[in-house]
Amino acid sequence: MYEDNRIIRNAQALTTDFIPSRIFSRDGQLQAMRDDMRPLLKGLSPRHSFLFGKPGTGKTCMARYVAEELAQHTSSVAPVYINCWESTSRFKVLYTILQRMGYVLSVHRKGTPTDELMDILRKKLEEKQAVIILDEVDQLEDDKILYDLISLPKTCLILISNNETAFADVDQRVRSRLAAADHVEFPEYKTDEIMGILKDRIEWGLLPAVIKNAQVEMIAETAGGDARVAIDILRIVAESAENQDLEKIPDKLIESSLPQAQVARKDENLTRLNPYQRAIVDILTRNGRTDSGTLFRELQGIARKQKLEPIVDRTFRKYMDKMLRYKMVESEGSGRWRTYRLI
DNA sequence: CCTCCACTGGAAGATCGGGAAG
DNA sequence: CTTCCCGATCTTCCAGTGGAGG
Repeated sequence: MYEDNRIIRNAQALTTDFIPSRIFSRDGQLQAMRDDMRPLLKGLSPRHSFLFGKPGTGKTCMARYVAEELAQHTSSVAPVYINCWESTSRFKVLYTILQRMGYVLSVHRKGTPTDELMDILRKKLEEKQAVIILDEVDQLEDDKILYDLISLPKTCLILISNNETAFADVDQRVRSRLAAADHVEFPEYKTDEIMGILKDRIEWGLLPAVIKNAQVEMIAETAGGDARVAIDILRIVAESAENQDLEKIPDKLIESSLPQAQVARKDENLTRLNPYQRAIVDILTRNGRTDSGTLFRELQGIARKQKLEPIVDRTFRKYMDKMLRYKMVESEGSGRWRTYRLI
């Protein structure tokens, strides 16, 4: 298929969505999660699990890996992956779950009440059990969905978050049930562990002998314990070497790809913003730390100049909330002395 | 001590776009 | 076609917060 490729064999293996054929340096976590899900094989209720740890520590990868593994053992279990970043509402989460379980919703896309989706899901689960992965679960805007899902029979939930205290302010009933879930911690990778992961990806994704061991080590060191960053750098390096028709990866390409990997991340974030939020980013770039009142007044000024409809102050605060959740902006202080600043 | 000020954020209502029902 | 209903988003309303300044 890629006869003329000199560097890349399988581009998919160089992405962070790729589910590898084996998991590195995570034996304890792997065993724990297999044990949690095992009851599903006998049609019993499994134990839910909660995975936490910094970005790029293998949480998502592990969850998808064990879910797929189980699905290969038995056809009665469906693996369902949901990113709560993309599906923040109760409706969207249910809609996406049903879609992933193969329920065709083309008949009524909209105008379907959420409770009805819940009923459909319950019926679906009578035929087939599910492992539902809720990634970035702290991004959910409506935690009622957690209550809905956690009380489903014969369903295994895998919840993923960057911080262990993601459920500090959810409903008491949900919290007590979550306390019983298996808390699985993912510590940061060490450089040699990152190297193990990279070498695996290289074996699948690249043609033989295009990258040197010392170069892999260089990438692993710059990644700072974040496997996601390491894989991003590897992909960008490989892609640009391929585009330049090189046969091997030169050292200087690795150095120059580092900032590129960071910019790619930032752009990804900007596309999620509306014109007002982009204007807010502009103001914060110009002003640095800014208090809420000033920020709002400047925003109204810019909106007028750009012929955008003026927005009401409450809407502005909602936008700021979102940007805080996206971790693009951080706030300091409280009440009327609160200030915002770009991260 | 009390009241004012500037901002916060929950709750309810209005509006929009789109599909379904009649 | 019109009417109705849905979720999503924005607006309106308003009680709450806590330092400033009398």
